[in-house]
Amino acid sequence: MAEPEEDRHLKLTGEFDCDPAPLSILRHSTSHVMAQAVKRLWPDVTLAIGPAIEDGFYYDFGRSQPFTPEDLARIEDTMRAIAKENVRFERTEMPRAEAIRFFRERGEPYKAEIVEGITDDRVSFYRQGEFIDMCRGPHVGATSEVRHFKLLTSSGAYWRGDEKNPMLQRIYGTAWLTKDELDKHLWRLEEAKKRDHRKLGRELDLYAFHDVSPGAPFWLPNGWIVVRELERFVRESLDARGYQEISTPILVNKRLWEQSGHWEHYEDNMFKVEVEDEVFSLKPMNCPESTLVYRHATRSYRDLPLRFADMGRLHRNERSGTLTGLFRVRQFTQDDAHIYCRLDQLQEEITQLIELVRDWYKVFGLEASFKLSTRPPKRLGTEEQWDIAERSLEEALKASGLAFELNPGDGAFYGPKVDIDIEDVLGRRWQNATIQVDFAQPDRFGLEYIDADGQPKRPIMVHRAIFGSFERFIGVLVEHFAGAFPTWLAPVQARVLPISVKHEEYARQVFDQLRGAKIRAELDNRNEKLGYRIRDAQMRKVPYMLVVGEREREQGAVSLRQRSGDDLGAIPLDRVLADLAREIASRAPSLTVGRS
RNA sequence: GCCGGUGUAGCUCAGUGGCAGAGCAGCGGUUUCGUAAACCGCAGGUCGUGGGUUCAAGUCCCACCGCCGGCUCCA
Repeated sequence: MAEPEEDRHLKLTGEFDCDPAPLSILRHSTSHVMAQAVKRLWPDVTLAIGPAIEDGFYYDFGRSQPFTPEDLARIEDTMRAIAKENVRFERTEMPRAEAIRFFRERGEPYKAEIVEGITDDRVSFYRQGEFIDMCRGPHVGATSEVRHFKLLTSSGAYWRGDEKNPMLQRIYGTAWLTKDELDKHLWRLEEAKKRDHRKLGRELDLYAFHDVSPGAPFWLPNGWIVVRELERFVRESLDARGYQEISTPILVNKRLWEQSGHWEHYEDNMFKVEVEDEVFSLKPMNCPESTLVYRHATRSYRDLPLRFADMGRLHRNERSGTLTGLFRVRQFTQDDAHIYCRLDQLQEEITQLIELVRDWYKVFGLEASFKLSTRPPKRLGTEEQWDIAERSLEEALKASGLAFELNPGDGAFYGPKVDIDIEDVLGRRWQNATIQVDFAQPDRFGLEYIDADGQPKRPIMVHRAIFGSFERFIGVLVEHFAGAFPTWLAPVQARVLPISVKHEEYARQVFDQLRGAKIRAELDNRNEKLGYRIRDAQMRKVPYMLVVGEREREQGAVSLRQRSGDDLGAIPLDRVLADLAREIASRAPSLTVGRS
């Protein structure tokens, strides 16, 4: 994986400032054209950096006023004018000292600071028309190649990403090689907006937020069904795989957090409660308490691996500005588990976990990709432990036949980890799952098992969460499915729609049979036209509408309509019931009733 | 937490210093209907909260809170 372009621009590492691929080059050049436009419109604005990023580019400017949407429109117009001028990108060089003087004289403190931070003798520049910027390229040939772009948003951003530094004004844009790709990307952004889980959560009555508890969802009946179904899925799956579920207290004395090291490393993120002159905290993680369960009995090497699942409700005091719907909350429930094993069992456990991750995500049509993060400079544990743990993770990944990225030095201080990204139907990536090897907690809590030789040994602890948190995962699912959950997850699985009051009795029979078959059904006998009730069920994303009138009553059938709009016609009720039960029990990803 | 924006009915939004509005949803009635919105009526508001300016504040000013877009951080 190439290093981030921010770093290339700031530290001048690597050969070029951007990945020398056509799209990155184009985006990088587009950011220069944008900077040129900004300089034309506001000559006093200073320049920071302008890298290409995933899907586009940005440029950071030193300016006290933020850019308004009207400013963005003006900048875009000026950029199109510059493209029309079709001036060439030309590379020049300057000795380092001269470059520093150059930027000082031009009143470009950020650029001067970057040059001061490097050791190279010479610095390269790119010029297009009247605009010149320190840059190692590469760039497109001329400004006319900058065509399919759009400026998106402006916002504040810290210089060098450090909150102690001054706030710059950043403008984000997107750029593509063809108009088609640009249009497709803009459509994706629109589509993402439509699928926003905060909007859909409100419209589908899944969950609500109130300012009395920022960052903590109120689960409404519909949303809580989704949570329950996911929990049921987790329990069924783990019960069959040798896990034991435990549940541990939420309010825990500070002593435990001092022992685990959280008080030292994580105190700012913990909610504290004073109880009779003692300090307690709402748990931000489950692991320390899990070790107490481990220590409840003397463990034998024969007991290992021990797998304790703990779907604990956690609280973390996240900074107010970071809260975002279900994606970033202060209270959440992890599908957490801790596995205690011997070193020689580690690889097999990791292999099983990777398989579990893939199995689970497959059910939702989510593609998982894996990243291995290895030992950081500051770390606990012996080199031998790290060697074995890293090798176990790597071997397990390889044995699973997976392509994975390497993040050298990005592991936790207590052990290496595998982070798992999932990609949704719009190609967006989310990080939910994590598998972490931990040497520290077993030490801190003095965990032991009695080995075959009768001697006490220290087990390894593996932390893992697959959905991550139910909150974030449901947020992802809502956007992934655009609110149209597979039937097994759908809050309402079927709605019975009598054509008029005359058919209400039969409709009620159908409804009762659905209920009897444990299908989440509703009877919509409201005094509204059929078309109205169809529309309503459709907007609520109810998978199946069972329309019943005279014809259906006579045949003991229902007319089946899917939320996609497909009308499957009259189908015997028995068959619908059987198909529905099968679809739900198998957690089928798509609608199958009446199609077999 | 920081920068900027924003907050009016359950939802979406109009209201630029002078009587708080619309559509949808809700409720009541009429209608009994064959696959994406029948019709009539009713009700619904501490205009985020607290202060200030003014004869008069949803509207102007200040503070706080929430939310939104980013930054930083993260499951």
